[in-house]
Amino acid sequence: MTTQIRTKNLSIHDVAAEAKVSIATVSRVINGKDRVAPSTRTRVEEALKKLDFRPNRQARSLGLRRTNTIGLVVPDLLGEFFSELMHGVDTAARDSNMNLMIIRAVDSEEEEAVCEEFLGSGAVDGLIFMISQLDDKAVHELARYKQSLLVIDRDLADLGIDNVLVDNRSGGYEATCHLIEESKVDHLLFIGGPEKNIDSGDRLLGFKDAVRRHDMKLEENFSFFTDYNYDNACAVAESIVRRIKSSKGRWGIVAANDSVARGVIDTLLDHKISVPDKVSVVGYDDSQLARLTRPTLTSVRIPLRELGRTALCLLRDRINGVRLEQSTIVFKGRLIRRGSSIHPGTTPAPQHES
Amino acid sequence: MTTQIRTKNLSIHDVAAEAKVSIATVSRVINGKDRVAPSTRTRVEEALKKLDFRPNRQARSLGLRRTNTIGLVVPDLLGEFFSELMHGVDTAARDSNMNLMIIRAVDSEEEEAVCEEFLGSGAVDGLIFMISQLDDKAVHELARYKQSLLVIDRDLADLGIDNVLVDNRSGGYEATCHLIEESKVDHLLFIGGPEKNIDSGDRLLGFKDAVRRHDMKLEENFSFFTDYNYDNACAVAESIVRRIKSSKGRWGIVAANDSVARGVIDTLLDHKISVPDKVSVVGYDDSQLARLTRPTLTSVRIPLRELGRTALCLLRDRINGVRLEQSTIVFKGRLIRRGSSIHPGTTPAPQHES
DNA sequence: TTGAAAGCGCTAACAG
DNA sequence: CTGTTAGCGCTTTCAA
Repeated sequence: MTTQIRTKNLSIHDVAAEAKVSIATVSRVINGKDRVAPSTRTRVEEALKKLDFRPNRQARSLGLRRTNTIGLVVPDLLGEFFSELMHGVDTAARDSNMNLMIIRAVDSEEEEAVCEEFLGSGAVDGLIFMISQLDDKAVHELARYKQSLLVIDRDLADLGIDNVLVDNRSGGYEATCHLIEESKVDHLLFIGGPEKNIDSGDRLLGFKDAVRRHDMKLEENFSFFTDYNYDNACAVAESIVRRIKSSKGRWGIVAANDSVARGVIDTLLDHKISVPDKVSVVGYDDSQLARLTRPTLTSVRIPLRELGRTALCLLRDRINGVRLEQSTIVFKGRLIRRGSSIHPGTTPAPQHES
Repeated sequence: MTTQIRTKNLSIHDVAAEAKVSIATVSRVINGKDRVAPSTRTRVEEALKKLDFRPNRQARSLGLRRTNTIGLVVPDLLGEFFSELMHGVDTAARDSNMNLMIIRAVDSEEEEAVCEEFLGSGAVDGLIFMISQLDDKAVHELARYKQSLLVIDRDLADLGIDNVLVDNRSGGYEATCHLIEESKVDHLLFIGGPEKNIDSGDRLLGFKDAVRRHDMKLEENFSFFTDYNYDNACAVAESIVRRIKSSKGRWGIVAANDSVARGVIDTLLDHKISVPDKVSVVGYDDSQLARLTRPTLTSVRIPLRELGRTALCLLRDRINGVRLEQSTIVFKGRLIRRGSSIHPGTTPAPQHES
């Protein structure tokens, strides 16, 4: 690895020489804060322009103890979910003139290391964790960085860490109420994500809230777990086809996310079970899949971009000392009604069950 | 904006004091390059551990004139396309111990500014442009940064700038040949992206190559432009429904990307035109949409992650002076056969045209 | 093998 | 209003 020889860079000294002032003055006009006589200012500005000077970031950061960049810690770069979230964060960062660093960390250990490394070395001013897998021990370890940390989708208020949350319980509740009240289903099923996934668990709570609220009773064997993915969902759906076919009345299924919903729907359709007539399905996340497939998918939309924006703004303010105490903001999902469930806008399709 | 008071950070001096050596020695053991007596080394290492010391990045960068981070310039963070590409770049970056900065730039002007700002200020060691909209003027302007620039999907070899390309022409050719040879279509249509889009244009060239090669002749009005999106594609498809319905024989459609293909297919199905029997459709990009919708979509897969990896490695080597001359790597797409086109694996479905 | 000291390029007191 | 100067924290000659 040869070290590169950079073309000799300009420094503030060159500008100072050109404008016949001291470097302090140059610094002043660059930063625009201190007062400089109009005439000298002009001279410096001309020199700046003439030399096409651009102050060195590292040097500035070193002096200011501030990098103006924040790190985005994600377990994965793939998927609409992160794209949307990142987009939101990026938009806000751009508005605030901050830079974003992407940092992938796949487990608690890596996340902790990232924290130490990036915050400890002053590489970034703050870190946003999207969906953190941090275990409890690590979390406590990191509480000392609380002034420069923000965690999305995990409540760490106790530790004084800022967070931006999603109300999954109310989302699950909404989805289920919709199936009961509008789709008028008689039976309800919940096909969740991994068994221990908190998001999925909260949605299930909401599901149960709704069932209870409407004085329905839970089916036997009403909930299933998946890996949040299509194929897995198809398998689960396969296992309930017979139950549905041999039943009377309508069914409603609340799915962990849109891929799962899709898998369920495709499987049902393969078995000539009509969606939404025999079975109404609600997905979660309102992803592209929900809009671009047939039947279009009723889904709970999480305002991910807003979440991202908010996360950045919150962190920025905390870092800047604009706000000193911990703060938590909770976002609610919104149900987007589409073709996979019966509702006031659905044209009831002919039942073509065999 | 209050300036934050950081808890006083450790510096190399503290470690030096602790280990009773000079800061130079500490620096040496941290970097592991120079030789240090085993006993002192141990002492320093202990001090390092005891204090849990982490060298300041800005200071190091300032001295080394090297940040170890590279910037990823994208027009947009949304969409599978960029996710996949970024994922590839990130994987390679991680393997090379480099950090990634996300930089959004929406047009030529912004891209140019980014270049000046990030490269000029030494904020990053290099920049990867993904799909650059740089106009010719800007491109020439930036040629002076060629040692630290890599552009994906745009041939800038003339200027000495590294690039990683996708062979869209061969992709279009493959897709079209597939329709002709395997799906045995009689008529061919090309539904491209925006009229001036080069990728789309190249695919069209490949399309024509294939038509010529098979001694077919181009239909009248065989090519259409879209905005690369679903709704737009639906509109275009609407406009050709009648032509298809009133025709004899099979049709083959090469679409600009999967969303377009999807729009076309859904529209055709709405009009009870069978896909793939009456019309075989091939998409482009092999996105999630292609796999998770019915009929599944035959599509040209671009090895985006590989592209990303390669881009980073190339740039890294150029920056490190491992390689001095310009270099270009071209990737080819691969056709993934699925349900939207007839091929050896398709079970011919019953024709249910009205 | 180790240390002293001179930067790297910029900011910010402190004087004037 | 402007200049001098002392850092910021690390790397790297150059001597010892």
